[in-house]
Amino acid sequence: MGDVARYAGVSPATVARVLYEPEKVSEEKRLRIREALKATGYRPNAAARGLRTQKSHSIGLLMVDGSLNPFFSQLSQVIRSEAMKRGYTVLTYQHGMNAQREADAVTQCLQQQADAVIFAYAVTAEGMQPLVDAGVPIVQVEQARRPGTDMVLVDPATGIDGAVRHLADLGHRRIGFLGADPDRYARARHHGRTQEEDRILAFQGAVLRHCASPDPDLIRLGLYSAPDDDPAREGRRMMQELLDLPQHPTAVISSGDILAAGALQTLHAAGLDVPGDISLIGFDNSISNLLSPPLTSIGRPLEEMARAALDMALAATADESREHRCETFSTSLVLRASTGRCAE
Amino acid sequence: MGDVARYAGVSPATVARVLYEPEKVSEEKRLRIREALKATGYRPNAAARGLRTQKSHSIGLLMVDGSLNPFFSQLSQVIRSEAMKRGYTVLTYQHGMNAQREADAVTQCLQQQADAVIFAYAVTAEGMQPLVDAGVPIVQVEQARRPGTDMVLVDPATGIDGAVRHLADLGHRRIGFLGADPDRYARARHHGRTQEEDRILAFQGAVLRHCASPDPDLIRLGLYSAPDDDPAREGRRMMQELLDLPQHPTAVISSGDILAAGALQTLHAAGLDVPGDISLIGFDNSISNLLSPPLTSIGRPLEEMARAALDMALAATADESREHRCETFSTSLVLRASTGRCAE
DNA sequence: AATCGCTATGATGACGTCATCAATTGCAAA
DNA sequence: TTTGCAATTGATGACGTCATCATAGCGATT
Repeated sequence: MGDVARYAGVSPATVARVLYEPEKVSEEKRLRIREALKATGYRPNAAARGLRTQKSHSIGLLMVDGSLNPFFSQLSQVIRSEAMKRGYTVLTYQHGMNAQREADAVTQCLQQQADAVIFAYAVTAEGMQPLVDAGVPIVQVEQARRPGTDMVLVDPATGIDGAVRHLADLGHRRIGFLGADPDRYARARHHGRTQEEDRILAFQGAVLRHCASPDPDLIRLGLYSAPDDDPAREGRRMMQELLDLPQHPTAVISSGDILAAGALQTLHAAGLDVPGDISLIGFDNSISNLLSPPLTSIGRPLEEMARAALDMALAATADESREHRCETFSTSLVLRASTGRCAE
Repeated sequence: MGDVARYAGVSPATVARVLYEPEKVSEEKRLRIREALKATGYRPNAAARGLRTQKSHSIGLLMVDGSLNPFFSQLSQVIRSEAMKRGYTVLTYQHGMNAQREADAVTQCLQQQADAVIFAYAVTAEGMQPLVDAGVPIVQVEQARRPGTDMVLVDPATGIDGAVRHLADLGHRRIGFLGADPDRYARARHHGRTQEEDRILAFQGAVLRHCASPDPDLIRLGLYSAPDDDPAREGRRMMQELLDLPQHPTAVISSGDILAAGALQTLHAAGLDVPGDISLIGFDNSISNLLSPPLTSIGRPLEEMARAALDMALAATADESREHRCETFSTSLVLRASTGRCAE
């Protein structure tokens, strides 16, 4: 900036004014300085600016891990593009549900002076404490683990209800559910129910409403994705359990596309046709259109969620005393080719 | 840091010494200062440090887009974890092959004072120019678009040769290839051949060696993934073209798992069994184990590539005058369940 | 005892930016 | 002419860190 000022024959302060309050500078100098900016190829130094203004123009994004669920990879992409449009840089960290890695990431966010931090799944509520202490605004996505922060939540019930009704309309009465075990996720919950519980309850409620035959045997729980290099394993296992029942279900809703991918493998291996012999519905609408047949899936509004999270983060950055908001998005069924008339 | 110094009753300079050259401080003060560091919960301010040292301890990562290929999502994840281990922060940007977005990202990297920038596909060679001008080291991954930088390359030939030999061993003679059209990618190439050409040539060479029946009709080119919300479309289209031939191939190698996913959809829709009726091999080993049947695929060494890229970036950061390195990794066949004996 | 050299520590300033305050100018009102 | 006020510009310092130089202290050497 010193260079620019010298080039234009003014003081650095005037250059800064052209950048931030150009109307306060006489037209003559404004033009001269703008020319100087171009000529010298000036680029503001974010570190220096951050030091002076106490705003880094960057926000932290802590997420689980794309291997758990492609949904998170996609979400982080949207958040980054959206942030770029607004001139913000995103510091992305993934912790893979490891508390130590989460703590490290939080420390880095603090050191980098992130203006706000978005959690797309936190490992523990305590992990956020250093941010709270430092007064860094937090946005929780898909999670209400810690009160007193902004939140972007999702209501799985609308989509699940739509899915069950869709299947009921097709004549299905025995509908299976592959879900994540609430006991193996989000143990440290603080506030209300977890997504995992919500989904199971929503399923049970919807079955009761549309089919009237709740059967605990048809609900199988496990992990969203296996922890090793075979993510679809859990889906295969649970689907196999359903097939091994005396009367296996004629349709299955799975709580994630990765689970559904595993289920599909089991079904094909058993020589069953989808949707001819059995219907299958996924969740997240993330890899649904890569599978065969393309999966009918319950979708979350990715872009809107990302935008909402970013809006909240930036709003909180701008206005300290603003009260916390909580926005809830609904899910909806995306029809593709994996559901059909009940064969029985 | 001022707080810490006051707390310990020393000067800020001595505190800094404890952090960076503790052996130069008397044991008494060293302990006292360490205690003060903990008591005050000191966290270095990265912006201030960067301003003083001209090192931001962050590196830029510019990549295409995860939707083009999950491989890049995975690569970026590994790069980030690896960077975190070394105390570096990664600024991730995706440009989706849009030159303007790439330019914006480069500008942001410069403003954020990134110590180095890793390109996992650049849009144009010119896009890197501002970085070169500013003396920021560049690492190109999977691409040799611009000379005079570090590079992490991949040799597709080893894996493709292995794939063709594997198919030949199973009795296949008519092998199809679904690839990316060199004319639609990397038009601005500067240096040698593109990955796309390399793969096609490797395939032709391998067929010649192991099957001795090169047939241009069996090679279909297009996009890695369709540009809209149906990424598998291109794979479906190309596979359909192969099926429509008077004599369709008995095995197909596709230049990406997304292409293979599309191919699988077409094959299932046509009532063909994989691998019973036709064998299929993917590339990247990215979503292969989510498909049904799990795909035999040609894998790139993700972790090693990520580590190499990061090593180069950090080495270049540390040593200005270091000469550029270029490391080439080989690909290899990962056997799963989508290949079998030729039916004919 | 005077000198040297070493170690331990403190004081200072600069990195690039921007907010604040001070100074200058011009012009209108008194 | 004097006074007052607004518009414009410049000078200054501080953000937090760390590199550099200066100083003090102390034992060893001559």
